Amino acid sequence: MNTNFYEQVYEIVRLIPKGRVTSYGAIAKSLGAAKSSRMVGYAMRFAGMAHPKVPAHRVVNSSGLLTGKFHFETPEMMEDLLAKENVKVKDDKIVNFKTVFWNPMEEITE
DNA sequence: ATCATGACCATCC
DNA sequence: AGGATGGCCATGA
Repeated sequence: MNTNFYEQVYEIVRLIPKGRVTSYGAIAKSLGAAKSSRMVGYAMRFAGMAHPKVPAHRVVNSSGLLTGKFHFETPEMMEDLLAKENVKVKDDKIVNFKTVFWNPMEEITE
């Protein structure tokens, strides 16, 4: 791959602390490409095959919905992983999303 | 350059 | 509430 764009995405996703989640849009924005939110999600398709594997389960859409759960090995894996991180998932969406939301901007701080 | 494909987002109905 | 539409943009053929 070597695509710089994906690397940036992975870099941020890997920085997500345990028990926290973020949104595709937020990541895109921190990359300076707010409109490229789709690309973030697109990049996540390679998350499972990326070399340090990225915690894609900590990335949800702007509503805290587990949109990409079906892209995991098993659809149940995502919420299961989140549950282990102390993140409650109800009806495919993050409970207390605003509370567990992690802002990438705070870690980028360029 | 053009077309098709999205793990998105906002808006409209 | 839930479906449809358009926009946006990187990637690969």
